[in-house]
Amino acid sequence: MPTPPKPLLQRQTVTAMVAEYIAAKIIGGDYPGGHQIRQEAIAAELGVSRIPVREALLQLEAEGLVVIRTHRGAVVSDLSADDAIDLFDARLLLEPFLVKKAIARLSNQDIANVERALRDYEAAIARGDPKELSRLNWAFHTALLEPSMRPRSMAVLQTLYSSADRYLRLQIEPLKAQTKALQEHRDIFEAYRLRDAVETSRLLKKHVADAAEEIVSQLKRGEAAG
Amino acid sequence: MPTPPKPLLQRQTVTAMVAEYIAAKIIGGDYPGGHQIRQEAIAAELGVSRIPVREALLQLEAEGLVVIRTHRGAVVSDLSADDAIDLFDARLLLEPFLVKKAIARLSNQDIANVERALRDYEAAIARGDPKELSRLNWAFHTALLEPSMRPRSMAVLQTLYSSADRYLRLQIEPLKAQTKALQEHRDIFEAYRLRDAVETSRLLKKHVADAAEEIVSQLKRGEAAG
DNA sequence: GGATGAAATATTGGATACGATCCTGCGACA
DNA sequence: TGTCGCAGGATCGTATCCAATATTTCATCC
Repeated sequence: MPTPPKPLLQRQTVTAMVAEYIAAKIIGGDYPGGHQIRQEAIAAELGVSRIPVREALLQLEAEGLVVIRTHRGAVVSDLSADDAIDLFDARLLLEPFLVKKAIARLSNQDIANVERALRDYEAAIARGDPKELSRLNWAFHTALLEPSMRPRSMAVLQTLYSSADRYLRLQIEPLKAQTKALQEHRDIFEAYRLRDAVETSRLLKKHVADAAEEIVSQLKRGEAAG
Repeated sequence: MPTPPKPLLQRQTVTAMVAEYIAAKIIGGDYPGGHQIRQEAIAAELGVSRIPVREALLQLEAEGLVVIRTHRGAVVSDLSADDAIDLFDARLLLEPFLVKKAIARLSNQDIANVERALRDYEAAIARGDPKELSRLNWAFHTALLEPSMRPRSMAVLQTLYSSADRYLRLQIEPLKAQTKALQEHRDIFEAYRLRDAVETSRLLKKHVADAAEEIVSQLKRGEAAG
């Protein structure tokens, strides 16, 4: 029985792989804000041509991770405190709204999904891998909002989140902040499970606002130190 | 005195020109929802290669105008009534919020800009070109929100708007709706000029909500008709 | 006659090659 | 000494060409 010549992973396009690769570097902090991304360097590093690299960069620009200027290439976008306020204010409007819509049409399956996301997050704290923790944190938020059936708004939130994600990592690292976030996640889930839209919305808003305040003050300290 | 060899327009890249070209076709209704966009056809039409066409399509996907599926090309994205509700709910959260922020830091120059946008819109009604009208309508909204200094949120709004824009055109065409929109714009501007944040926000919200209702009901009729 | 499957065709994805633009460093001139 | 202009190299933007995938066509079988 001849196996298929290539593994299933090959199903995705090179562009997508490159985009993932660069995004991971940025989110992981390997490419800090302001870092110049050379198309040829990435291409050589991955053994591909520059075309998929360019197209990956275009996608990342749409997600707000890089900024492209004509004939000057792509630089990793840097977040000012004002940018962070901008991004989080938008999240603070959208997330509470969507969670109410989600609760309005919540199935038991949805609740189970959120519970699983919560447990995954819990387990990751024990292991302590910050990148994984960041990913699972967002997975929890996504699970909360998914039942709202608002793909466009979810896409917007995705970009808002990924623009601030790598800065959130700084906040999420200290163990104290982690356990605080976990407790908040538990509280949110409890209200969510009971389908209490108002309370869930309130808790979620506070949860996001706390994170925002933490990041903004951190960025302001950084800018003052400059 | 030797003039520069090429006109100033050449300053932008081919990709940008192609993106503009396709976007205009979509917004203008020449490419209806669901229409397959062949890279080679566009390339031949404009006398360029397929590479800038592909990159233009990637940008348009980020703006929500087309959907790209691997090895199947790009199709003009079609809006369901649910999508429209999704998009407009997000706008209804963001625009009133941003206009309040804008008023909080309003300069006389900003007010003059809005007034000019309002007059341009007024003048376009007289001429009656629907594409131009659509563009100037959004220019007015943008001018209102610009002083908020929230570039990230503005970028989000831009994509939300351009996804629904061409359906708005249907609503904006009847003369009655046009004059209604104009009167609303005038009312909004009056409150804005007086720096009345609450009233401006209220009027703007209603203005957007009215447009949303019109479009959604129109889409629903279309879906029922199949 | 309709469904199934394989070859032919069309279309997209990616690699290589070339021209255009921008940045850097050196020298000329005020 | 400081500023300007001008090579030279580095990097990006686009065209051409090849490979991979999807769609269509057409013969075959039930």
